[in-house]
Amino acid sequence: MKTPEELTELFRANGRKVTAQRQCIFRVLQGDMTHPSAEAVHLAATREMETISLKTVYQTLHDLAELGEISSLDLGTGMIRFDPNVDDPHHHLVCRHCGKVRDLVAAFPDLQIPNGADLGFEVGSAEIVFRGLCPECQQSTLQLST
Amino acid sequence: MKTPEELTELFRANGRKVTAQRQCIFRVLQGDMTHPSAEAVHLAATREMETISLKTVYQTLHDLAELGEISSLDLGTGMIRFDPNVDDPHHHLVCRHCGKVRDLVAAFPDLQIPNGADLGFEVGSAEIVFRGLCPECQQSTLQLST
DNA sequence: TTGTTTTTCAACACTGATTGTAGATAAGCC
DNA sequence: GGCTTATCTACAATCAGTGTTGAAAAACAA
Ligand SMILES: [Mn+2]
Ligand SMILES: [Mn+2]
Ligand SMILES: [Zn+2]
Ligand SMILES: [Zn+2]
Repeated sequence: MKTPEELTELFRANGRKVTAQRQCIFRVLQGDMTHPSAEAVHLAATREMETISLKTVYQTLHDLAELGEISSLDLGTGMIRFDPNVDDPHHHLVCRHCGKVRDLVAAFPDLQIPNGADLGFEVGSAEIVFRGLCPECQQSTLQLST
Repeated sequence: MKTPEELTELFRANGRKVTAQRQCIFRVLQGDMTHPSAEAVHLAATREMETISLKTVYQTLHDLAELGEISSLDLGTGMIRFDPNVDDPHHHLVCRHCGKVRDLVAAFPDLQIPNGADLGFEVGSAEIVFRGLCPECQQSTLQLST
């Protein structure tokens, strides 16, 4: 994702207006590595702007995704997660207990599909989702089993 | 997934009763490679038993998943998909246009996470999701661009 | 076959994330 | 300044899935 300043210009260049709400969302997303849901973005935004509406957050997130500045991920946690990291190809670690999502920056080469195994699909992308327990949730499940 | 006959025994052995509805669902799932949603299972089941309820289908699918006879997958298509193929480790091709899901039976070895990159996660599984266009949807998008 | 237990059914209300609508107000920007 | 767009509030709707109820049916053990 570009910086808030660059996004300001990008929005103007695309005929979108730059509002205080949108800039607030730009700032909130800036450097957020937690893959927040729309609700989480809204919560963080309200700390800067108490009156910002969830609707506006959804709209702006969709705008940003449309411009390719963030990506939206459905990782099976029940909510769409938004990822400002679009410049750095990576995969994801997902906690099956609390839904935490973390980047896994590692190249996994040769995800080549063997000839004929693609069943005629025109494959555009391959995502790897690693599921497990985050450090915090290892604690809580440890307590359960003792 | 076991055969309907074996599932019948398995259900009895687990103190569950074997009803006509459940056996109907066993038969419907048998050999289904389409990764059907609960709705799709229900639709197929009604062709054998017009009165079977969607509720019963959900219940039985959950029973089967609990017994490890099918797996439930959230692949971002908006509905949980059920997979009777639990004996054969594999990954999935997902059509981003129509939501079709197909097995990709190919071993992708060395999905080893580089040391330290796992951020302390206790990783239990790695799924690869290949997204693209199925043969049918390649046609329709071809027409759009001409 | 009888009696106990489970399952099913219909019908409905409810959840939770997300989208849609409306009109009024506010703000961006040329 | 004036045109355009965005935001707000508030509410309804969607959609997959879950929960509830009570009555009827079926399973199955004895
Ligand atoms: Mn990421
Ligand atoms: Mn499969
Ligand atoms: Zn966790
Ligand atoms: Zn398709």
